[in-house]
Amino acid sequence: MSSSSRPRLLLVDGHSMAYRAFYALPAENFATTTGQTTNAVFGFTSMLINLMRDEQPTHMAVAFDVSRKSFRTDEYPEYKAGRDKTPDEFKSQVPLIREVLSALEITTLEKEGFEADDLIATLAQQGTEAGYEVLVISGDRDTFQLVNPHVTVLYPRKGVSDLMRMTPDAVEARYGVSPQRYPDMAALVGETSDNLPGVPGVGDKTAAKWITKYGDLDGIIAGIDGIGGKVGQNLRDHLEQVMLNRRLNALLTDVELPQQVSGMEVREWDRTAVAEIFNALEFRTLFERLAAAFPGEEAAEAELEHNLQALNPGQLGTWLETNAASGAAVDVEGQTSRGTGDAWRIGIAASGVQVSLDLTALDPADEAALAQWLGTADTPKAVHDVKLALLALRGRGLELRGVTMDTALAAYLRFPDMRGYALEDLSMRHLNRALQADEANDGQAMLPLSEDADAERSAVRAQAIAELGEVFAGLLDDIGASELLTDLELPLAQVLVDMEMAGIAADTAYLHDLASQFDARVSQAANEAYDVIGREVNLSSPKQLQEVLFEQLDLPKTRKIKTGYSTDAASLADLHQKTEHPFLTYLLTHRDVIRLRQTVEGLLRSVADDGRIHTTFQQTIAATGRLSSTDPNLQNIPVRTDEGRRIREAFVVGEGYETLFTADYSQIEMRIMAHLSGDAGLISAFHAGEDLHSYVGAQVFNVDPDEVSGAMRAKVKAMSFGLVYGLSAFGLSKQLDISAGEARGLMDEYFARFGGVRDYLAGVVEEARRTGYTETIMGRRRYLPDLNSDNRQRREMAERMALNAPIQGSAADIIKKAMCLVADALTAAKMKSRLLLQVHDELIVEVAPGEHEAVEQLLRTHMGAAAQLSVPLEVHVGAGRSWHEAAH
DNA sequence: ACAGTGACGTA
DNA sequence: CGTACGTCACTGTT
Repeated sequence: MSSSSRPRLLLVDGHSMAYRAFYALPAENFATTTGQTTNAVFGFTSMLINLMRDEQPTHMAVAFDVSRKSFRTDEYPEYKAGRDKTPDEFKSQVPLIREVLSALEITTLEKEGFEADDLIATLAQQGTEAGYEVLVISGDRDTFQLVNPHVTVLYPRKGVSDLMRMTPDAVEARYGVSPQRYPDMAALVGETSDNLPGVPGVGDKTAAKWITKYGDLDGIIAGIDGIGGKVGQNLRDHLEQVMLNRRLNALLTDVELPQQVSGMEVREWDRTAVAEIFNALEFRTLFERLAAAFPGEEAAEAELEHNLQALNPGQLGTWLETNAASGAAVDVEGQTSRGTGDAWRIGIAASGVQVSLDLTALDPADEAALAQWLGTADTPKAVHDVKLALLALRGRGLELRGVTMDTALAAYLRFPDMRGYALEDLSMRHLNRALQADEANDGQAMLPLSEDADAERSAVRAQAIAELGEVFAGLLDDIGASELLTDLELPLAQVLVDMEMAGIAADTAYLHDLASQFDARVSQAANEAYDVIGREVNLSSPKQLQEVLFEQLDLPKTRKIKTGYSTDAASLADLHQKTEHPFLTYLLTHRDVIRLRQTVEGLLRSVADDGRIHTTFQQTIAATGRLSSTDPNLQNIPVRTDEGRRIREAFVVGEGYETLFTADYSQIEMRIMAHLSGDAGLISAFHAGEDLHSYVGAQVFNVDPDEVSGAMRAKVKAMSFGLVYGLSAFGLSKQLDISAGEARGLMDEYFARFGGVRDYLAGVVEEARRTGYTETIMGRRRYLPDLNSDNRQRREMAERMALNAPIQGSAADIIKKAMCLVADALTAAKMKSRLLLQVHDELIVEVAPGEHEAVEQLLRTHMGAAAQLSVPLEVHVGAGRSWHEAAH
């Protein structure tokens, strides 16, 4: 057969196949964690991959219907009428299918007034004329008329994977007529799904018999009077319908299309784009299947290409000069913990070659060369997780300067909602390369790890960082986030390292004292609770508590949760108010005090040998751009109750320092709201410099500011806070314990006075729905695909995220910028005072003797200058020997 | 030993 | 049925 050498054109009827997939796969098994149904996308994509693998097309295109309206409905309005309404769950998947096709660089076609099959028929004809082997995939039998020696239709028998191969012989065998005559037969028999009635009593057999006898439909009509019997009469009665059917089922082969078949060649697909959408759709297996379906593409398991060079002692300086003078990627192998670290191996990739060095056994000359090279700020370097690299290398006495790319931070900026940013995962996803050879195929992996294997591994990692650095530089550039990396996150990493290393001094004696006080009160509360119920239970076990409360004591049921009824503080307080049961009093006290004890004990466990607590700041966790703090979390130290605040007295100024400062932004989120919304009322509130909630209360309740009662202030305060979180009338009513109607009224009144805020909030969601993301004042994006979810709960969740992300994220941008400015200013002024902690809108600074005034001035200046908003950024600074005192 | 859940601390 | 986190204890499973 010569056909194997002909180019192969694959034409897919997009809607019909997607619709088949939708009904073939159970929707409940195909939904993202965010609620988007993906069964049709998965089925369609899977089918596409199978087709590409099995048919090896050289060219392909997918045709879509624009709407149900076409020249056919113009001629016959009942055409395809009576079909069920397309389910929304299907509709929402069509754009996703188009995104997949776009990432795969597959041509898509559509034209107003024509059905997908007309476009396919046109291209099939053009393809045949140009010498292509044509494959049509459609669930519409009308396409059988296209079948000829060079056009085959794949028709789904069941689902989307079981395809019947309709060649001329297959059509003939199945229907008893040639493909050319198939539409004549269909016209006689009718097509229920198109709402085209046929001749009563005429099925495939009769139609085929007539066509064989008379040649074609025209022949039948010419000889119509010779057809006897009941069916003959039926034919004469329904001739007009038959002729209409024939006009409607004829596919057009002369639709004018902007695309040429020759331009539909199967292209190298965009791995990043495909990975991105598959990731968003949570398709785990399709990527590998896709990679395997394309000949010439290495499988995903392929290891990264690398060329590890062995150096003799003393050769490093020359190697660096030769290969890495203008930059390199660096993989630091080491570990960090609580403000300390160590590094034991380093891999350097430059100019396509790599070296790997054991830092524990370095030749002195090489060590000097390495230190020199690493410390040169003018030599650009890419790393993965710069904060870890800085801290680990510092443990070896090495300074790292000139970092211009961090593939973890870059990935975070581009995909802020990801769970983690491990180099292995990024390499698979964006380079389609594994960092380690598949161990199952590698007997070497069974041997003890050798020096060679260590070196190999770090070389591969360094090469991956080099290549990913290039990829992410482009990805960040695409979204205008390069500056965010270069000017904000990268400099911040160094600031965070310094803060983690510094830690904050802890008064351990005081903490021990607190722990024993809380401990005594825990026991007391527990015993009192046991006395009431006459037995000992585990008061920390929600399960046991439910048994006591709702079975033993038979108290009224609370809010329903997965595992029964809630025993949270709000529910218990509610119960307590209703029943005044003494058990609840002791239980609530126990809850409070056990929590305080736990917090104190946790802090005690984390005091380092230097008497200080060194938290770790996570820079790639919070999707809004905030930092987070772990091990221990110093961003959730109690402050709201007197009891809790006592814990803050344990955070004290360290030796050699004079005092602690806290410097916090006042009302930063509402100021950002004022700035972003441009609401004149809110802006003037901040320029007026009076108490925000009183000002807003005066506006909303139409009274003088000094007439705003405590209750009024509380209401608008809750409303203002709620706005930042995307609140609902229901949420507000619950928060304030008022009726939904009253809450609604409050919101209406609020928005009547601050219409700019209302318009801004509505606009944010609308724009995010359209663009797919929100943006902060510094251009930090958050993608919210769920804004278009069919699932109401998921969609509304995404809407609230869209409302909150620009505000919380902009606040994060601002304080991060402030931290960089403050740290720089302290260094520039050669001051000893240092940043210790960040708690979202607050910085804690340890102030060296004699620097009090200068540091306060510096904090106010630089925190205030971190962003230029249409309202001033007000900073409150407090001083004291403890964090507690400084907050006063 | 691990994952999921409930509860609760912060901005 | 208001956002963003981290930690702890309990519970049921590996």
